[in-house]
Amino acid sequence: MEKLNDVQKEARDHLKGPCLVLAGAGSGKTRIITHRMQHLLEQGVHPSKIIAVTFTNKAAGEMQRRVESMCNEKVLTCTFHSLAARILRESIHFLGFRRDYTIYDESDSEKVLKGVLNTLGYHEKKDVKKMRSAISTCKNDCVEPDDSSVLTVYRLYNERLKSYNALDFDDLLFLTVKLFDEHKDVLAVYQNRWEYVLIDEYQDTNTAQYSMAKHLVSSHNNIFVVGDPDQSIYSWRGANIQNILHFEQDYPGARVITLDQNYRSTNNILKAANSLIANNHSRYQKDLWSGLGDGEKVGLYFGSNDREEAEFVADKIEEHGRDDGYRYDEMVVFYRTNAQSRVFEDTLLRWDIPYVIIGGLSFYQRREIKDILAYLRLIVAPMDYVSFVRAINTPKRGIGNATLERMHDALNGRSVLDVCRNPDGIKLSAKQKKALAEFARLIEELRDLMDKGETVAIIIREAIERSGYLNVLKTDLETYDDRVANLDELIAKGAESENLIEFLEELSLRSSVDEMSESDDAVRLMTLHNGKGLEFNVSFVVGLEEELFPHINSLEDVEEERRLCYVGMTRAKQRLYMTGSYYRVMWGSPRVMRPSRFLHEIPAEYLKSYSMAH
DNA sequence: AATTCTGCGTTTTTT
DNA sequence: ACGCAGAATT
Repeated sequence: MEKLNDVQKEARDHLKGPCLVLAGAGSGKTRIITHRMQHLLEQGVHPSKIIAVTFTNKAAGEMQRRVESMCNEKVLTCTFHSLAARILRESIHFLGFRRDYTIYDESDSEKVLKGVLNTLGYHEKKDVKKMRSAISTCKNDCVEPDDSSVLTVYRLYNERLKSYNALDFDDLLFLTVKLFDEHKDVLAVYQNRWEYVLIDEYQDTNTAQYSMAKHLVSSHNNIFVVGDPDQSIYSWRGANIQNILHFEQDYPGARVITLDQNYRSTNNILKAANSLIANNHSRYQKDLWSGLGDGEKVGLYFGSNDREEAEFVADKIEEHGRDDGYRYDEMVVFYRTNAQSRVFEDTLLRWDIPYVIIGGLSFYQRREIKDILAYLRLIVAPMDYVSFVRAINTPKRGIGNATLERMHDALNGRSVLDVCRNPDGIKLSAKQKKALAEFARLIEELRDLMDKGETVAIIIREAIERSGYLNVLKTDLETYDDRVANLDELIAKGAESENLIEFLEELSLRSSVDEMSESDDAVRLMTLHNGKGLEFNVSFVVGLEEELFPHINSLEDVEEERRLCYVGMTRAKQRLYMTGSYYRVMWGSPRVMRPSRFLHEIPAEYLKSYSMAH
């Protein structure tokens, strides 16, 4: 698809005022955004006056590169979270926070929360999960908790984050909205900075993101959003599908453009997907069509167990590779839960089919990476208590929980490193005093390296060396080589950064999907959530069983599960298979499964049943 | 008081 | 199979 069609051109040429583009799957959504940016630049808009917001860093990077190659101009393209981080770095002091805050990821903030619950006398493990999501929901919705016990936890949790000079992911959005709400003069700076705001995946914005956008454009109303309500799949993370459905009311006079020509899939696939999504009630009626012919019917297979299901998939992968010349990286397996990946890994391994798992445990979430990052963070963020706890105990330095608690009580607004150097009034053995002093010394030495202008790679290497971290890894010889290799990779990544602060900031906003290795010719395995925005010649949606997909924990919102299935199906260009199994081991015990209701919602005329040839 | 050992529950999706 | 919390051990 090289030339834009008439509807796409209308979207591209939109100049001022609000515009909503309802872009069905495969209708050229990304192209619309990049082409509109090009068009704005051609109209004489200065590149610094445009900002584009996407859902992942990867999408942002691709879009920025595309515009750069088309126009030779760099336009700021980022995620909501990195935009918020950028704004807060400049202006968070208006809210009484320090500008050199660190960003806590989910596991960091969970540790803070655990400490809070401990202090408040909660001991149930499920409380942590419930509280975390309650707090997260509040921040995403920009409201205070209405439940008084949640409110108590919420307040102490925020207090602690502040004393550690840290923000959690949700704070980035929440505090930006707060800043805009309370400081109109600051808001005006950003309204003037960006005169044209473009937002991708608008159907997945939460209330905080919605408000951020609303504030940013309220002086000029040049907001251009692209999205597809049928692909809204993040309500569990606070996304509010009403944001896109109510766009016309929110922005009176908005132009609405619907793109329903699909340039990706053949019609059997599209019609099957259309039939499925038609079962959702609250939606804009929209039927995708394409000029790519009927194509093959959607393959349907049920194995007697999950191993058989995986072997069917492996067999089809091999067949398409051999007979149709598809490369492995043009094929994908989508599952609902990460736990399902194992059977496919095992099977593909035995069949000698190269595969790569996208998402799952991120490189940056690996233990050895987080351990070393804790040391690095302390160099630039001496208040970072969570990193301190992590680093002080790897390797073991004889500082246990009881001592840590006493140190925490003695913080009183001091940095934790300050307490290490000056632990007066804390009950400590001579050995512990020495250990803490040496630890503080170590961090100072590393900071000296930074101040002397040593490269990030050297600082990382020295941190590993001087902390004696390799001894920690030597306790598990099975994994030693892998973990050292990961550390080497970290050093290599460090070599790409100018300075340590920048390096750490970039890492804290990076997710696992962002590290997708493009080059390998390998079958992709990923969750359906990770598939958004991608396309493949051959696509398998697996595990189509009641209580797995739709998932048993999501039965109160089956429509979102259906949208998720729709997303998976519409990734396929040429061939789509939907599979399941009558029997699988779930949560440790064997279970008999029934085919998913979603399969019954697709008319038989678009389907072709397979049985395993033995 | 710190470290090591043991047994249990676990798994929905993630910026 | 993995991480985590509580028990046992030093």
